[in-house]
Amino acid sequence: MPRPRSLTTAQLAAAALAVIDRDGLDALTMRTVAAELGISTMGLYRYVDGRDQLEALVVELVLTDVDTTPAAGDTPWRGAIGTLAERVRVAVGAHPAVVPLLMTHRHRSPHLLRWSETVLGILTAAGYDGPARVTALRAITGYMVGVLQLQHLGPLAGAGTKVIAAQSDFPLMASTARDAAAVTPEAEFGAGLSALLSGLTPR
Amino acid sequence: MPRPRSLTTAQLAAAALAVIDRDGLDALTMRTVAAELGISTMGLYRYVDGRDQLEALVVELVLTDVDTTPAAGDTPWRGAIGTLAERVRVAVGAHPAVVPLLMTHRHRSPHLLRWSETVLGILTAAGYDGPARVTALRAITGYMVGVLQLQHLGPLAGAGTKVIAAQSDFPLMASTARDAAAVTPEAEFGAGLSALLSGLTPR
DNA sequence: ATCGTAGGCGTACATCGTACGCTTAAAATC
DNA sequence: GATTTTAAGCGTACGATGTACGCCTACGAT
Repeated sequence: MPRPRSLTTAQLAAAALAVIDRDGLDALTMRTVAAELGISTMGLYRYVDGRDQLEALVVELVLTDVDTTPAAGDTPWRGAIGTLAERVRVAVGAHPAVVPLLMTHRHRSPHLLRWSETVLGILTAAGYDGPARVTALRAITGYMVGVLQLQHLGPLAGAGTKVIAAQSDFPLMASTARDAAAVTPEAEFGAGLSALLSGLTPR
Repeated sequence: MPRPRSLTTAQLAAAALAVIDRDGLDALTMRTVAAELGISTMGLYRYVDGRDQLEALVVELVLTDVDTTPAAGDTPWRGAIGTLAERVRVAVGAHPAVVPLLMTHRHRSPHLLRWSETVLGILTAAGYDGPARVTALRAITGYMVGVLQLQHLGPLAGAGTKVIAAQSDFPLMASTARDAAAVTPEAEFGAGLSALLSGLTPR
């Protein structure tokens, strides 16, 4: 009966993500996104309740790129989880500026719930149960979001590392920082994750 | 020659932290902090360059409570690092609302640099060196900031967990969420950390 | 052709950070 | 003790932002 909507939520999310990718997270305002869509600022509110919901849409869009299909059943469980985690890293790495939003909206993302369910399936098959399963999943997601944020806010190859490398009051930090420039984000992410996973043991 | 300052930076940081502890991070504005100090809004700018610097002061104040003294030399290295990490958790847990600031200002905190130097000392004594030492330190700090944020934004005993426990489309998530309420933040933090540490091996 | 409903927009306001320029306290000098 | 000098402290004002509210209007159903 009424007038039909002229935009889909997918278009909203895409426009917001485009703004973020182009001009950074600070540029994400109701006004810029509305302009990106060619509608007025308040027109946006016919589609979302407010900025928070818009951010949630962006997060969900980014995570949509993550394949949550588990590896073949005979894959060692640590490897299977490692693959799932690496997929998240790649998807998020394609839109680095959204990292801060990930933390705030992570728990509202259906796709990430699906991802977690898959990880839990692997953990359960590996013999995990009860509180140990809780802490295992939490440790994995905690590690992931932590390292992703570290990489976004202070990449090992970035300026901050150079500053530390030049300090003489913290010799170990300085020497470590000099080694750091050569470590890629992928290697960094993977090294810590496999350490964590190999330290996790069912029961 | 000029008029002397009537406030110390310590007082500034304490006032800002008081606002955060009392009314949450959203309440941290230049105006509220100035009011807390009994000065005018713009008076604050005689002490800090802007909001960013004020936030950095708060972070530094919170981290000041962390003892960076390493345990006795004959302590196993994993235990020594575990103790250092736990001290951070306790200090941060005393002011949960500052957690988001930790991420953004972590790299500017001298006290945290000191803390990292101590951890690197332990890692080095354990036989770590080169890129492996880089990734080990990064994994530890990444895990810590990640889990601390998870605990702050979505505590296992919180409402979000209850919502997940009630969902039937993700049975493993639901069942895991039911187990989660019984896990304390300390146990959660410690379980993941000791898994990570025991998975880390020098060379 | 008409009508009801939701789409879309413009205005307006509260809140925030902060630039700018004034007044004034008080240490240093005489 | 009077004067000078320098930064302390403040008030006003402005741009940016999220969003409440009420208007007009497009368009499917009748």
